[in-house]
Amino acid sequence: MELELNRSNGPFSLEHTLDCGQLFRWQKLNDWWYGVVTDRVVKIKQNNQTLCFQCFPETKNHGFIENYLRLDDNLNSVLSKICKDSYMQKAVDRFCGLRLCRQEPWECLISYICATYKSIPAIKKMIANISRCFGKKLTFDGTNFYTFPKPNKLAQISPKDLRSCGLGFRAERVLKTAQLIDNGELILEDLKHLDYHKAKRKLLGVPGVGHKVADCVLLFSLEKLEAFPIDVWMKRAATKLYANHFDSSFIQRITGKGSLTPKEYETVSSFGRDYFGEYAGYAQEYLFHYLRTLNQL
DNA sequence: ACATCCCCTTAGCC
DNA sequence: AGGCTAAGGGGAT
Repeated sequence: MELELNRSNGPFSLEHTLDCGQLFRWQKLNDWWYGVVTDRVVKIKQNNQTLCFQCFPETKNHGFIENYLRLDDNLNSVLSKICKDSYMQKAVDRFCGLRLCRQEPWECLISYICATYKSIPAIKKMIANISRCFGKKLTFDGTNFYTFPKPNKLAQISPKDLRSCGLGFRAERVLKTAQLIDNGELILEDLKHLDYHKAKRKLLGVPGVGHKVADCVLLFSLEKLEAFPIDVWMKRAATKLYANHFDSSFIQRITGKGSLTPKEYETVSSFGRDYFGEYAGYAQEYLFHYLRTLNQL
């Protein structure tokens, strides 16, 4: 299937979008990107303004790809709002066309609980292990792919079996969260209809979810584009690039030490929201990817 | 080879 | 309340 990109919605780069660290399920084989999105394998390639893709099993939902890749966002408008300084400008120039994706909330939540204190390659491995062990196999183009298991499936697994996927102490948190979602105690879709702060408050009650994980889930799967997740890279951005936006005593206090207290986290994160505006989450992702691949700072 | 540090942090204890 | 620390293990240097 072919899809012509709508130029008036601004640039799009499949490579930067799939490889910027927001997603853990994509791999490049030969010339194509393969990923599992909810219940299907997606094979996709970009030729300038054309996206060639195939889904397995096929879907009748013609908007599936546009929706997942947020092709409906007017990226020119987003970029014009977040380009506040030369750092952002560099990041945007370097990774022009990077877009956020609309992830499936359940998989997104579990993925970022697993992401706690882990590197991206390790996170990918954990998610792949969970899917291979407990998901549904889909064979496509001679390769085996696995869907991410549903809450009712994950909720029944023993902590020991989850740990064997390389989750370590995250296993119990994932398990409790799966049970809570399976019970219907929390309905992730409902959070889309709450404002950012109320939705975040609810997520903070979920095992394994602190401020950082909550902001990632809100940004990547619950339509809260003002969410501004603060990880080690964004902390570095705050202390090295944006120090003049904070008290020097604050910068001194958070420089060098490991994790931020909830209050410190909120100080840095709300700076991002205020400074970059309603699309702060886009700014975060550009900066994050830029700094992470810069290999310095 | 080998050590050391880092990793898209959270929870529990004081 | 806020500061300290433990918690898998792999990947990078």
